[in-house]
Amino acid sequence: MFFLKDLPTRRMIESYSGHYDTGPETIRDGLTLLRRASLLIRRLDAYFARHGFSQLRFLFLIVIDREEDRDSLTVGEITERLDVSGPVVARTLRTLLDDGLVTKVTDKNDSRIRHIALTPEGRERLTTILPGYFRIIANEMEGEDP
Amino acid sequence: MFFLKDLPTRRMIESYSGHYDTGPETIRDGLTLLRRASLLIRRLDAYFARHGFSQLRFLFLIVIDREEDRDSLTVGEITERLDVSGPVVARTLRTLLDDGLVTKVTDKNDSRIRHIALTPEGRERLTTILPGYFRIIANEMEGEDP
DNA sequence: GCATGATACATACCATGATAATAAAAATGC
DNA sequence: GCATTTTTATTATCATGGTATGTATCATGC
Repeated sequence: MFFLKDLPTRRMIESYSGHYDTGPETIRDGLTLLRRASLLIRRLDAYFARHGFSQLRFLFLIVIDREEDRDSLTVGEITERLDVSGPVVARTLRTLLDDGLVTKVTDKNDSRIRHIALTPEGRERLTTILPGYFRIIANEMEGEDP
Repeated sequence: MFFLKDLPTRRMIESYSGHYDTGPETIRDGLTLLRRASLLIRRLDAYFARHGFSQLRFLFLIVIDREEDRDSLTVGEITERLDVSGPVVARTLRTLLDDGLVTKVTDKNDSRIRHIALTPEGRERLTTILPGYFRIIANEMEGEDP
């Protein structure tokens, strides 16, 4: 997250970066990107929270659901697709299991491996939440406040 | 933060959002924005961590430093300028005080109010860290990986 | 001029990101 | 074919975001 409510003015950036070779506009564009994305993430997080969910729980379900030809992923595969650490995946998995949104099955040949699949409830939850998720993103990209 | 390493394909987004009025390109642009900003934030956080700092500590110092005509801000004014909750500002203030980067002075007329100012060390720390900060942003905006 | 409410800041605790260390199973090598 | 290394997943602990609550001080109204 980027926490600055008011971005620095061009002049202010110049006074900071003046001695370096990077143009103030480039810096300002970067800060604008950070700020825009942070606000969007805030909105998305608030939306998920209203549904007793979180961005990570949502994406966890998505990566399983979007996999073609298969209806499950291993914990390691989920970790590969999500940009979070293994322990966070393990903990998120636990909460999703507790809520009955996914199932965990140990592999027959290699008992280190766990196959994670969506339950019908998990899939339903996903389809419930998706439209609002897309709407928030679309609103933001169209410059409107939802 | 946005955690998806590989953004969904256009087709995949369509399959999810097909029934709504938002175009898949708009959604994809939004996801791209989120992903780009998240990667940049990761780089910045790693940079700050290498300097025993954090994005928030840095911005905390910045908002004091950039204030014109004054060399201090109250805790409330800092909270207004940063998009974080009061308690987080209070805790960050404590760590900055412990590190000797800011001073805290109770107001003469209203003893609820604390005036926070940079110490010379705080200002020096800021000037040490700033160039690398701008460089990371500039690199990212120019599409280069640092 | 004292009770009541508002304001400024801090504390207590929860949620969720990280890294380091661990446990269990499989693969490897002599 | 057993010791060692690698792989998979988890547990333990820390850092830092949040909300709810608490404390001290100031402002207000009767």
